[in-house]
Amino acid sequence: MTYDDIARRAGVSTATVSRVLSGSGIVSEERRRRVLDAVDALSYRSNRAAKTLRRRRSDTIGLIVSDLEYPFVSSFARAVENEAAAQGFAVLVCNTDEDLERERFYYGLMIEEQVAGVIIAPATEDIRMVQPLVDARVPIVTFDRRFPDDPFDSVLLDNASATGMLLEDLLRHGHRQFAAVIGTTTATPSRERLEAMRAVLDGVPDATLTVIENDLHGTVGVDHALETIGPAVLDRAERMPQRPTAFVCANAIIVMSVLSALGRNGFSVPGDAAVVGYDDVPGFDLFATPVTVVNQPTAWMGATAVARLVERLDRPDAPATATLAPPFMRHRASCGPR
Amino acid sequence: MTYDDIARRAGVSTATVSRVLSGSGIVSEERRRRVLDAVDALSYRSNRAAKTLRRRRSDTIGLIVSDLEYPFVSSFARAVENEAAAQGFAVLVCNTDEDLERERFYYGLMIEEQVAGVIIAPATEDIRMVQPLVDARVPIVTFDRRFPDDPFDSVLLDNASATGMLLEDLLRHGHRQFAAVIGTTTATPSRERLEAMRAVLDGVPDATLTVIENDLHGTVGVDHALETIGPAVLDRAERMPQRPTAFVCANAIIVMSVLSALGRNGFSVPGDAAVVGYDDVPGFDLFATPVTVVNQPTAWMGATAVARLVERLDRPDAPATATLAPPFMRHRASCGPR
DNA sequence: CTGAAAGCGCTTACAG
DNA sequence: CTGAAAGCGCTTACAG
Repeated sequence: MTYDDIARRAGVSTATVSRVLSGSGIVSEERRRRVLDAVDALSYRSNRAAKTLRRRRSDTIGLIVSDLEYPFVSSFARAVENEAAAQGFAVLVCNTDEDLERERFYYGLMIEEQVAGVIIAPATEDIRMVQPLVDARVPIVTFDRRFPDDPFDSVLLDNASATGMLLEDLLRHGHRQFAAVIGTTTATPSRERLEAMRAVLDGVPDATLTVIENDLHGTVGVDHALETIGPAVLDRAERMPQRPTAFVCANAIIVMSVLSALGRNGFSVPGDAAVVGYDDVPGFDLFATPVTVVNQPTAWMGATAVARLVERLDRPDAPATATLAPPFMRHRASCGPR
Repeated sequence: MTYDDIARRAGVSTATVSRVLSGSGIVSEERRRRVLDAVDALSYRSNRAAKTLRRRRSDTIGLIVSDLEYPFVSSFARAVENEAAAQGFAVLVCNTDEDLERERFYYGLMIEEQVAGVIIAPATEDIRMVQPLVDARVPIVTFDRRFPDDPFDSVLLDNASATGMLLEDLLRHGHRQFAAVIGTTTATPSRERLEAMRAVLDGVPDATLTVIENDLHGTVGVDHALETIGPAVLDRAERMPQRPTAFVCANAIIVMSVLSALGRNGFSVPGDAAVVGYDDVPGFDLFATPVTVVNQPTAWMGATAVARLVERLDRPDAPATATLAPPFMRHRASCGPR
């Protein structure tokens, strides 16, 4: 079944078939009917590859994420897929595990697929990584991460507010020795949150802040992170002159890993130390110590990222937009009282 | 940059370029070199749409899931993407929310995309749903679900063993009144697990089993399920002649929803009732009552599904394989003692 | 408003 | 082992 078949049956040219089916160009009502009837009668299915080849652009968008297994990511991905489908796009998902080589590979793939655009959470803030996409004029929307000076549309958490909310809660409960437990330092959230923490704590005379990094580049999956981060964090904490009384964790997996290590070592939460984090997860309210977190509106962020991309298709040269998503607190028990 | 450019620069025909780059056909070592050099020099990128159009088959596979936000699903999806990439395929994800209309729509999309194959968890066991895919000769691998008589390659949990493990634990702890809390009844896991429960409990004289369904067709997301299932379950349980002492939940979200409702209504677990389920989730060991579950080897299942699909491409007419994944228990506190 | 025809970038018989 | 050429199924100037 091709346009030829439809054209023959409807007694029109393939150009007319194309005009009707693509909704472009003007066609007389009568011919339109005949075409549509033929399409039905033949139960025609379009050939997307042919369309893509001819239009030099597919109706697919690429979603390149660090790890689909992280709750924040899968929830975001779900929203992206949903909104993309509503807008007539299919979505290609790619998982990089924060591995720059894989990221580079996927950028190449996006070009070969001639995707309409990409939604990415780049593992580094070095913009040279995405130069191939820029050269190929592939529209880019970043989420969770951004590049210096916001050259592309971006959708990310208002990290400063989120951090402020967390620290306010912790400070109110009397905490002064903080440990920031983060993953990949080259990415935006770690940087912004650290900056925000420093800014807030600069105004608190007796406050201390220690940064505990966990380089997870190329690491495989949630389970590994769960097992290794907590022990590494405790190990670091032991060696510190002043033991931290509050662990601020960059994501839900880190929260769990730290809670678990603390528990195994006989520490109680929040008695011996508070543990709070970014990203809520189903079940945090059912923990032995329910976990206090700031959450991101992931579904809204996913839908917004697609919306920005679609707007971009219409107006390639409009100035880039930077959308900050509002965080919201989940006050639970893990932040104190001390 | 097209084959024409490469051919011109290398002083060969486009046919030769194709033979070199696709790895098919025999080409003299010298010409091969020249082609490869030209490819490098021009930093050529292939056009996948052109390949697809010509070969009538893309290097993409479709992954159609019920809800990417469910931990089992996102973990499976991650493994699929990973293995697919290793085998040279990109993956198109589609989220159906168990909505048959969306499922049908995506099947059509798969045909239009001329995907190399699909990995699906069909929402119903009615095989007529996938007839379009069959007619279009799109290879199918089902996961989590299957069709009667296993007409396609399938990868799913050994539901009978898994159920047996759960019941054995519960029976050992003295439970006799069981409630099975399930979602969509038309899908495989519910059916198989119920059958297995009945088979086991038939041999236990004083055992009773009540089935509590929660039709989530077309329901939006994890949050909604979390809020509504637990209360509905308690409501049902109240009206039963004999209150169940053990809730066997079909997935991790149902477990959480039931635990949460129980807690809000002043029931203790496992004191007043045991709550166990299928699928482990990071954090279940940190719950106020750590949750006993049978888990599925999701990463292995995802990789296996892709492997089956790739094998199928080579041998379209080989008999269908039915792969049962081995469940493994996570013995924790929520199953008893009573 | 409509159609004939070129062309998007590949692959693959076919002939040599 | 190699190349000329047809063709995959669409879209889009172009001419009318």
